[in-house]
Amino acid sequence: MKFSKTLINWYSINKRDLPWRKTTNPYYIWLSEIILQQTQVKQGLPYYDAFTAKYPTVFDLANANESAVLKLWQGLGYYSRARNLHATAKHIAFDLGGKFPNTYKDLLKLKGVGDYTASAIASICFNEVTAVVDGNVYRVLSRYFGISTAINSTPGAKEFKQLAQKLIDTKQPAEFNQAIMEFGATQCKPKNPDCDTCPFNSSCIALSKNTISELPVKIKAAKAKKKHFNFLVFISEDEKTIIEQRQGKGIWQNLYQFPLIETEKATNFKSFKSLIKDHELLTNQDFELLLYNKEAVVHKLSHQHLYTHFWIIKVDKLPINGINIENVRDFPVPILIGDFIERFNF
DNA sequence: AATGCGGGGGA
DNA sequence: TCCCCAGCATT
Repeated sequence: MKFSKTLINWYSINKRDLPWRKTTNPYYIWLSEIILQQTQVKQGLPYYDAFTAKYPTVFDLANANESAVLKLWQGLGYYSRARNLHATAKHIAFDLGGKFPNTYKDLLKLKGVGDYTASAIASICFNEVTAVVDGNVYRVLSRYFGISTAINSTPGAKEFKQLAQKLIDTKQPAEFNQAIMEFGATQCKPKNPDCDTCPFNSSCIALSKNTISELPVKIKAAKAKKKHFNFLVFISEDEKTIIEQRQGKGIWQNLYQFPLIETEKATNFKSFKSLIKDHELLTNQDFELLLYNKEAVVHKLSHQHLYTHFWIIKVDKLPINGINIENVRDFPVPILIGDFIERFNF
């Protein structure tokens, strides 16, 4: 039987019941696709529910402040997705009159929408015959056809896109695209795929050659760098603290945090106390210093391992306008800070 | 072509 | 530990 027929038949029997499968409204499909970038369904699902509940239309999302959007996104990671989501909502609502682009080519112009997402929306919402290639598709095709081209290389991206485009069912592009991703997610899994019950187990090249565990081939990423973060948790007599919005390029852009001092190495109490003695936020006043966590809290990101200490600094008065400590939970913060706020319980 | 960007979960 | 996840933007 044809690859696409077998696949779509498998999908009709095995597909999960997911909320974004009950609609072809491009706003909801777009929202789900952005949330699901580099994110498992299980992790993204509650965020999809929260966003559709709070922002039922693209106009609701467009009219929100960026901080409110980031707050709802808090904990999901890759925060540029949230910033681009909000910017694109404004573009669609205010420049395009709320009308979603309806071709692969035009969708690709949107901020935060690349080849995968443009293909997903174009096929699911508008029946355009354009194949999606995500991590699932790479895995399924590399195994079934025994392809060892690195999936995270330029030749690999091109080869797999062409192959997927050749295989897609031109009469049912939406079904095909969702089927191949679902198949990769639940049957042809990264570890311990269920080959015994697989409808392709008589024709899968990797299974016949016993190379399932070697495919897909991926060029290894560089190891994460270690960094040492020291957060200054000010507490004044009138129960205020200081948080700042992160600026610039790096991690957690536009999220909030306690004032940060990054050091080359881990510091001890004594040397840190002398280090901050002349800090601008202390303005030469007396302060009481307490180290909240003796053991560093290690927060692991894809490319950085953060060794973190929270320093409690009690002062009479803040030199700038702080925020009342009971309001600290209102701001979007990285999960590292959010966990501290919960545990510390101001 | 290479790098940066989160956080959670599986083995 | 290491790998992966309905990838994208920047350099």
